[in-house]
Amino acid sequence: MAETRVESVEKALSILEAFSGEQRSLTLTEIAKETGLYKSNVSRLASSLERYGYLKRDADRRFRLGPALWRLGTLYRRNFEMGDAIRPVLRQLVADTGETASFYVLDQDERLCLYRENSPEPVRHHLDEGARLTLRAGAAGHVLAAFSLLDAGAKAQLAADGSCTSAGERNPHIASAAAPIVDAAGQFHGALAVSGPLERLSGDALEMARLRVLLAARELSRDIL
Amino acid sequence: MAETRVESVEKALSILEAFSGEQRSLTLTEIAKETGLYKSNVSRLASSLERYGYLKRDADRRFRLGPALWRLGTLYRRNFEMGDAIRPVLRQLVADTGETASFYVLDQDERLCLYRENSPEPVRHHLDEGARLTLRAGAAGHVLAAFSLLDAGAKAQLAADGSCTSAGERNPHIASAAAPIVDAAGQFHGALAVSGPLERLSGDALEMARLRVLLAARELSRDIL
DNA sequence: AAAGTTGTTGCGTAGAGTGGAACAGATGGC
DNA sequence: GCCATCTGTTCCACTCTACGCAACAACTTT
Repeated sequence: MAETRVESVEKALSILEAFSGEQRSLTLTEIAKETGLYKSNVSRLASSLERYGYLKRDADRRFRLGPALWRLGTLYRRNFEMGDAIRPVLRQLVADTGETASFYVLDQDERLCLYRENSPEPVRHHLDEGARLTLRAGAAGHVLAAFSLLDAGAKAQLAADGSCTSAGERNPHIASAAAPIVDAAGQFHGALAVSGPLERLSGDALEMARLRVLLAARELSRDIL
Repeated sequence: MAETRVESVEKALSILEAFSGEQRSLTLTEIAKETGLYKSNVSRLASSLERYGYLKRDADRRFRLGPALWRLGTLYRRNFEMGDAIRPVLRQLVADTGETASFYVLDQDERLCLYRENSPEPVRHHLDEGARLTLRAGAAGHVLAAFSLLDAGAKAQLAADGSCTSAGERNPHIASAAAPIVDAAGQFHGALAVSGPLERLSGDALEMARLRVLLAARELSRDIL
């Protein structure tokens, strides 16, 4: 594995990461505090980021994320071209289970919700596309962990069932079932998941959801070559 | 204006820009050729980008854009929080005019389609959210140009009409009308536009579209404080 | 095998990037 | 009004990083 790193680049990227928090706009000093860099340094790095549209500066001189990120973000998603294949599957899962269905990919050491179709139920598990969650809890987390880290436990469960379930792990009121998408070439793409309130999704209901997710994932895995 | 730049950062960002072209996956040498950097340099910069999830590497060692871009891209869009305000307006414009309505923002020296609602007509102007177009043509292009560059012509037209129209400029079969969104503080946010096939959108129809866009933009401008 | 690819690594040096302080605008309190 | 305290930018000297290049390694093609 490459151990090479370019420090100034990584510092610049860590500036962008500073916007992952609650704050959607930051002053220069706030960024400096957040990243541990010197103000002067942040100022220089940020102006390079700004030049390329990765940051933009408000009228009140506060920094915000820039439009280039969204432009490249849509390019990233288009790369997959899987949206067209995945959306219908998610919708079908919602129709079959009555719960929310989503598709997660690995992003660093966390998981990123790429696509999501919400349950029609008034009480449902709600989450936005683009949200980032831990790999350490939740069915989809376990599936992704099995492929990213050397998580022996998750691997074992996947080998046995081909899928994972969780109940009240990440959030005490939510249960979920998830299965991996692996193409014919053996390349891992992400995890399909169904999630909903624990009260509806437990016992047989959860097991049924697991089977439905597993089935959908298998079919999807075959379709995408 | 800040003239400071951090070269290695800008080189790294130019690597990401290399994916703006047709290719959605590039080899290291292709990136090197595209950016004019040395292979060894690209290798080091790219591994830093990869470490942060801005690039990812396929099984066949080709580079692709990474999920971090999409994650931050959605954050960027959420920053606006304008989606909630803009989408209904776009839908209303589609209902009123029967044509496609969209919202553009500035991205460097081009315009970026942030939101779009498509016309229900079978023949319509189609374009994806995230697409990037020139500022040099099209009604929305003129509006944005008036605010970004010192485009005297566009500024004059905006001052006179408060809006712009175009017919067959960027694409010979498309006409459009656009107006700026400027908040109470005088901050410019982007351009609202309606566009459709020239055959439907000309003469009185285009003028009516212009008025509708202008009205919608004024209301929206007021709403967003 | 040889002659191309490809991407990675080692190395010495030029010079870019950095820390720190000093400066310059804003803002605000009294 | 004035001083105190924020903000962000600029300057400068030094250090150490990032870079160009070459050599290398791992695969394909001929």
